[in-house]
Amino acid sequence: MSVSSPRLSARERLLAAADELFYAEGVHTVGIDRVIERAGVAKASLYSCFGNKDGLVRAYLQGQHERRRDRILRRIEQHTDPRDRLLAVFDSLADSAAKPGFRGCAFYNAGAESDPNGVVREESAANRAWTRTLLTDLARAAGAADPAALSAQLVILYDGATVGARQDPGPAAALAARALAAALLDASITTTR
Amino acid sequence: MSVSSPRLSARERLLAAADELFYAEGVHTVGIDRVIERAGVAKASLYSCFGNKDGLVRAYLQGQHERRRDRILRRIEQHTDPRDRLLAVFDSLADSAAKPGFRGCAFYNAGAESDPNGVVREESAANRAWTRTLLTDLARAAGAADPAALSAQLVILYDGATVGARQDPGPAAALAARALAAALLDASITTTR
DNA sequence: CTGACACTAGACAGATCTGTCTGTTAACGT
DNA sequence: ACGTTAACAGACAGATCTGTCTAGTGTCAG
Repeated sequence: MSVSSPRLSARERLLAAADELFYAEGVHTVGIDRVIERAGVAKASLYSCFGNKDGLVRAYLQGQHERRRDRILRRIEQHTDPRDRLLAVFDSLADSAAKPGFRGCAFYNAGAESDPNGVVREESAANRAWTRTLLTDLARAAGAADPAALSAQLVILYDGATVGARQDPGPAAALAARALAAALLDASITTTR
Repeated sequence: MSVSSPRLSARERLLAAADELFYAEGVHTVGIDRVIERAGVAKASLYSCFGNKDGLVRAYLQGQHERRRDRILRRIEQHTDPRDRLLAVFDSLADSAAKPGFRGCAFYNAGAESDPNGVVREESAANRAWTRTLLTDLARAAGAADPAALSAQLVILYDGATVGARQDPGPAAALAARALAAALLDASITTTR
């Protein structure tokens, strides 16, 4: 049963299928056979495109990172006020958490299975570093007294909200984290005056 | 190769082995054979004691909950001041995060693999509910204006610190969360005056 | 037309995992 | 002394998973 229009390449169909299955059920739980069946693709094509399962997992995580980045940046660009731009990161999380299929952070989830594996750790670190840098930049732009320190706090809130939304579905935790982030930012600005 | 003194029962040795292996490498990744080898126990004994692997996983999670509870309560009881007692929850997390084998929340990690499974979700929910209740009680005792609301915020900080310590090892995130928790508590108290 | 290329279908090998079953040994209570 | 109980060792069945391989199909450029 094909998951999408047959006009897409095998690689794209595989990636789409892997994305749904890996995120919903876990990289370790979902076998190659499930992926190729969902993609409507031959097994040889998978190994031709990605080498092995690790290659598919890496591509899946890279795709997750890319789409997450676009989602967040698009949300940020809806605002000009630096304070709103920072809080947009939490708005984006609230959006995601409100969707029915939300299952938390793809990178953390993938890392919780197996590993000392290299692939997951690498992609996960890249995604995490990007988030931290983004929040630091936004904090600086918003006039925070110590952008790095505020960013470290915001990461805690962001991670906590992600876990909260995973365990107790819905955007409540993300919105609470957003409110806390706003308070922290305001405190960080007024402190420096 | 036996993991512990041969004076322990097969059940205890199995539980000790499962605890180490499941927490370090994941419930799904670690097979029955690894557990019984580490425990120095026959396979039949495992199935006689726990029924199946799910039974062992459940017992592992119950043990994790029990020891986590004791650890936290012992840390709380070192203080009489209600504010210190609340913050002791974060101190306990910082202690755990500082230890080398720390791999985050056993329940979240177990839930990230596989599942729609019932066992993990049940134990995880129980552990989570206990934490939330504890924090609410401590918040009330510390004189918080809205203990439930403060507790919801503290849970976000606690979850965030747990994830942070998992991804970037060390007690830094837990200590930062502790400081934020202190600020939130103080604000919640002064607000009500 | 032809050859390169991307893809398909599916058998297969080899490993691994859960769970069962047989048969044996040792301790302990009655 | 004897039966129960807990534990052992390890073979085995059956499922599943990764990865390889063979062989065939369709498409498109030159």
